Amino acid sequence: MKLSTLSRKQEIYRTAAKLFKEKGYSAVTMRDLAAAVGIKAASLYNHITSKQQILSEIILDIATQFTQGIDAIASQETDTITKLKAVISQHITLTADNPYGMAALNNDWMHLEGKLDRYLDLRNRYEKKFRGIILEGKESGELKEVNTEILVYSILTTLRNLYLWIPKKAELKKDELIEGLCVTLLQGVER
Amino acid sequence: MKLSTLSRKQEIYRTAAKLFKEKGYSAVTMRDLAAAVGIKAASLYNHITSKQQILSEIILDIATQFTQGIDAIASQETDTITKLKAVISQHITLTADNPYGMAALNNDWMHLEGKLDRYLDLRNRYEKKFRGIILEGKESGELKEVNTEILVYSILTTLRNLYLWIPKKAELKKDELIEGLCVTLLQGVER
DNA sequence: CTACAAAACTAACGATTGTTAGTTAGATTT
DNA sequence: AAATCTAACTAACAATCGTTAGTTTTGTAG
Repeated sequence: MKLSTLSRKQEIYRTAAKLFKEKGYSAVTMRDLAAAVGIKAASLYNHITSKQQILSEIILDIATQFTQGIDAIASQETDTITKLKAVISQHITLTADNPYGMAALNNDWMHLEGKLDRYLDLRNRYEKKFRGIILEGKESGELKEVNTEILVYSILTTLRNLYLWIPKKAELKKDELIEGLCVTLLQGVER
Repeated sequence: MKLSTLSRKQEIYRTAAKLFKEKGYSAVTMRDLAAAVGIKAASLYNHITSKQQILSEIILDIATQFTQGIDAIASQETDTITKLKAVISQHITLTADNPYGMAALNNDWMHLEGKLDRYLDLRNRYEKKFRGIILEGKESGELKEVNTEILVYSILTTLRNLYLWIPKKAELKKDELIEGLCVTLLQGVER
C-alpha cells in the first residue's frame, strides 16, 4: 500500500511536470492532470495537497540538486577548466534525468508563491558560485579577458535551456554531448 | 483621435507584453492588463478584439522581423564569420528594441492557437537559414569540425534568451555587447 | 452650443478554475 | 467474518475567467 501510494504520487508529479513543460503551469488544470493520469480531478487530492505544492516540489528538488552539486565542484582543488567541465557535465546529467522538471524550473518559478524566496536563494547561491569559478579562471590566466557578465550569461543560458533539446537528440551519447558542449562553449567555433 | 487611439492601442500591447513576460500569457487576466493600463477590463475591447489577438500580434510581428532579417543576411556575398556577426547583431538590436515581446515569443508561442502554424513556419525557416550559414562555414573551413547540432543549439539558445539579460545590463553599450558576444560565442573563453 | 463619435463605465453572462464534502468499491488486516 | 483503510467516485462550492450588452462621460468638429 505504501508502495502503490508512492508510485501513484510520483506518477502524478512526473505527469504534471510533462504538462507544465507543454503548456506552462497556469494553463494546466487539475482536470487536465487528472485525465492524463487516468482518474478524476478530485481523486488527485488523495495523493497531493495542492497544485502549488506539486510545482514547489518539482522545482525545489531540482534547484537543491544543482546548488549542492556546484558547491561540491567549487570546493574542489583543481584548475578552472576542469571545474567548468564538471559544471557542464552536471547540467547535462541532471537535465537528461529530468527534462520536464527543468522546463518547469526555467519557466514557472515565478508561480512558486510561498516557496519563491527559497528558490531565489538557491538560484543566487548557484550563480555566485559559478561566477566565482569564472573569476578565479580569469585571475589565474586560464580564461580570456572577456566581459565576465557576458560570459556568465552566455554559458548559463545555454546550460539552463538544454531541456529544450536533449530529449530530441537522444541518439547523441552523453559523453559525446559533454565533449561537444565543452569544446563549443570553452574553445569557440572559429578556426 | 486616430493618433490617440493608436497610442492607446500600442500602450495596451506594450503593457500586455510586459505582463506576459512577468507571469506568462495564461496567468495574465484581462483585468490585470486593464488595471495596469488604468482602465476597466471591458474598456480594453474598444481597442483590441481579444486576448488571443494581442499575443498573436506581439509574437508574429517579431518573428517576421527575425525571418526577414536572416533572409537578407544569408543571401549576402560575404564570409561566414561576417554573417554570424550580423546574426548576433540583429538579435541584440531586436531584443533591445522589444525585450518583453521577445519573452512572449520564447515562452508563450504554444498558446497561439489559430496562428500557431504560421509561427512554426517562420521559426523553421529561421532555423534552416541559420543552420545553412553554419554548414557553409564548415565546408569553407572557416568553422571547426564541431557537431553541427550542438553548435546551432548553443548559439541560438544564447541569442534567443538575451531578453532575460539585456534590460538589466543597460549600461553595457550595444557595440561592446555585440563585440563581447561575438568573441565569446565564436572564439570561446579558454586561453 | 450642438452633434457626434471615441472611449470609458457598470453589470452581467456562461464557462471554467482549484478545491472540499460525502460516498462507495475493493483490498488488507484483525 | 468483521473492521479498517486506500483510492477511486459524484456533486457541488465560491471564485475567477474572457467577453458582451447597454449606458454614460469626454473631447472635438461644425
